[in-house]
Amino acid sequence: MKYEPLVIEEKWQKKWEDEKAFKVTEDPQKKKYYLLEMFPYPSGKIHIGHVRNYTIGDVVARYKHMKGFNVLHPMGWDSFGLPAENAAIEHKIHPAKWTNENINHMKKQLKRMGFSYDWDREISTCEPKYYRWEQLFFIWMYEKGLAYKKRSTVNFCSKCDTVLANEQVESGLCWRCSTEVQEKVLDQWFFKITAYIEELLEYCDKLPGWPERVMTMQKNWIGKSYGCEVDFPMADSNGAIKVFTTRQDTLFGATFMLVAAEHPLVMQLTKGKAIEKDVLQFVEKVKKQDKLMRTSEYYEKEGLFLDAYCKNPLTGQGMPIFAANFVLADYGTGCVMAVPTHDQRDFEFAKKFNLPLIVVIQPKGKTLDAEKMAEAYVDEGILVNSGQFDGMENTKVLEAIADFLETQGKGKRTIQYRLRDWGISRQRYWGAPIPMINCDKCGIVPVDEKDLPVVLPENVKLSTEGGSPLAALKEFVDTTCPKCGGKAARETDTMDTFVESSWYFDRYCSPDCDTKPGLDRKKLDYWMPVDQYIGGIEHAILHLLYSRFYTKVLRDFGVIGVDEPFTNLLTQGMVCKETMKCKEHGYLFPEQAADGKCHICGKDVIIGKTEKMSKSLKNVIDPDYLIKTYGADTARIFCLFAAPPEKDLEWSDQGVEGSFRFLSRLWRICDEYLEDIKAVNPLPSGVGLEGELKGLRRKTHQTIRKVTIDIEDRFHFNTAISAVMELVNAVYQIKRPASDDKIALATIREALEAAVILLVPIVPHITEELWQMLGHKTLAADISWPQFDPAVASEEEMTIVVQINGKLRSRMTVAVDEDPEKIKADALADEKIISLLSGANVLKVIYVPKKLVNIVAQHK
RNA sequence: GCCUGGGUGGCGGAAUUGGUAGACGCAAGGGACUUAAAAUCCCUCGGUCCUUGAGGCUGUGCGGGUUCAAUUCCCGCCCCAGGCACCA
Repeated sequence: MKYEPLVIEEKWQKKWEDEKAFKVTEDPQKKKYYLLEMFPYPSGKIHIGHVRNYTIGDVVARYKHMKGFNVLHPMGWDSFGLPAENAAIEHKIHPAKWTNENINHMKKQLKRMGFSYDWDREISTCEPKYYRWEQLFFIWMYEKGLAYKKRSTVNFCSKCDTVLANEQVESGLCWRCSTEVQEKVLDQWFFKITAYIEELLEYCDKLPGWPERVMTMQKNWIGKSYGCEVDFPMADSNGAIKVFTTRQDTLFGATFMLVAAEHPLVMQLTKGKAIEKDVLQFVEKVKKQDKLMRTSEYYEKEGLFLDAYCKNPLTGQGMPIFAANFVLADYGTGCVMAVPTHDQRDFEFAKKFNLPLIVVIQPKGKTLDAEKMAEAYVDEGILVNSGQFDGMENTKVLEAIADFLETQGKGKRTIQYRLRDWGISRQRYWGAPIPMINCDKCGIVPVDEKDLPVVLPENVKLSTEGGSPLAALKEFVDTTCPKCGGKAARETDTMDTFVESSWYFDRYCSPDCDTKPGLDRKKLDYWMPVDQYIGGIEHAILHLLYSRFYTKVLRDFGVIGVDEPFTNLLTQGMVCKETMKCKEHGYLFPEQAADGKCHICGKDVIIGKTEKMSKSLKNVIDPDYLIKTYGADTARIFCLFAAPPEKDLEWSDQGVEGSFRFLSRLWRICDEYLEDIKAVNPLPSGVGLEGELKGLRRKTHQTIRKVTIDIEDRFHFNTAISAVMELVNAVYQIKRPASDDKIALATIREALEAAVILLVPIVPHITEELWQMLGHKTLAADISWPQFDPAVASEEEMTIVVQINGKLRSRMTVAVDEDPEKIKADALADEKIISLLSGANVLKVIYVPKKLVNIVAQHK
């Protein structure tokens, strides 16, 4: 019988589905394990990145299931978002219809991969029964001051006609459509993530199951810094300019003041002055400059003198005030004291405008001359020109100067964060409506809880014109005020889709709960937190930080009992493939470049760089094609075998072929032995084996040990698969025993069954079929993970390497329990060693147990 | 520029705590089977040198260091990838 994946795979998928093999409910008797993969946006088709992500998760879920855990492994859809709206505009299809058709198709594809989801828990975030609770949480957040509205400068994409969060701008362009981002002032809803900033930071050190790298990124994103707020009094009026600095040690060297061009102070200072017009022009110009460009290293540093002075609070020296393009208005106070001698930007600026330089930090053993400096001195040193602080080390004087400023009333210690509140307003249609009402009389009023959900209306006009489609819909906007009963208007902004993905993992625990607050505390207490979360590294900051914040908010509402949502996090690498290009026809899909020729013109195809698979580069592999040609099991095992999960995976067609070959090889050896081993009994426990059979049995138990460790401790599926490959190779090496040699056949059966069981989480279909062929009646998916016998797995002999001065010179085989002194003596008595040591003094003999003997010798 | 990863054969990767570098797979070469091909099974496979051996030398981005012993630890440098915020 041949291995025909297409026949067996769908058969078993149906069986799992009919038997609801992966349905779970709370069971206090069993230990729970919540395994979650990041849910997909229903874009239309699954891609290889999904296949990889979900295969990794499925292996862990199935493994834990076999280990006896009560495994929650859900799947759903992050189904609000801009692409649906764009599709609606382009193809005149309603976002809901487009989304649901995509969901149906992708669900079929996921089922065809054989993933062990409990589909009864499927959720789709665009359904009112999901987002109604999000609206309820919004109202609660509003009542607690955690959701608030503020007028703010925002990034605006004219194409999407929508606001982008600062972090959603990629190199000055809209992260979705790459249109250049403009600035615009709007009233926006914000979540006060900064209210939890200290806790979010503190827990960065309390999540040992997260990759160090991700925690570092989040810490940097939060960006806590300690410094001082210093008052620089105006030279010829009352008042002062407040500045935040972490470098108060350089305060005596501050010779001029920089203010962000868009800072209100700029126009205040120049009001009525001759230069007012020029300044206004400069400010307008800077506003148009791209934010990212403006602050980049190489961008021209521009500034304009504002015809105003302040005073250095410590020296009393006058400091000219400039508006500058490279100072950010929304970090710190928007004003920066410039120390040209010890900050490169300030140095360049000072040179350009011929401003004074005062050295205040001297490197040890050297004297800096301000006149001759070619660049700022930014390293550590000793203070000079700094009054009573002269002679102190700059790193140690920070506290002293802070104290001095505080006692003098010239400044105070402050902590500054980089993280800003989360802007969640979107002027889009396909999102969860914000449940607020604007009343002329009462102002902003939340919708009554009993009136939730505020359902997204279906009859909207979507066009390229943009604007908020909801705002144009009179029957949606017109409402009555819940407070006074008068005429009022609904909020027409919808929520950022990151809000839905900030609590979907909670909803999976009670997906059908329809009583307030939509989350069943008892069920949540059983399942939460997520034991293992798996997804792409691209979500290292935003999604993960927002989810952490939202969890803490829900905790404080008493909805949930955990501080953090995800105990362990695995960030997988990207899937990459070489790009192919035709000189004339640009990027080509793999099937358009078969045989290395362009399918249109027949010219030679140019093989380009290997890059992340993407539609625009056309270097994509269609999972459907893979499944049709090789089956889901091959697709799964290849994704796992090609690289460890956290690394990028480079696609290789030949590698896929090799994975298929291995599965066929496993199938064939089982098939060949089937008749002979079908009826043999398992090996009796005390039976003594000799020779190659003994070796095979040892290999079997060693393989169980290795695969268990590789999956459990490291998620290194590639080495686990290698180990099973070795076991299968070992069975091929065994001389075929006679049909009545029950002991030999039982040994072979044990080896083959071990190979099959160990592969169940990885390639569930073929193993299910083989398991049945071997005469078992229960589902392979439900059997217990095998145990290994340490006595059987242990080696009797070991190879000891003999080195002279660290160089490999000989090997010897000794019993594992051999006396160390005897091993050393044997090494020195080795024929080769004797000849190599002739005429040398042996200084030392080092024995590393079970590994090697190193003889340290010196020639006379 | 800063932060975070990384650099091992023709290729993907392995070596878990400083102890035999290159497991496993791909590609390549050879053999068996076959009328032939495919498939399958078996063998070889870092480089180099010679005296062809159970051989010598060399080899984990480069240069140093620590150590009996370094892919692994330390210092300096080069290159690649991802992230970013000139953060005062």
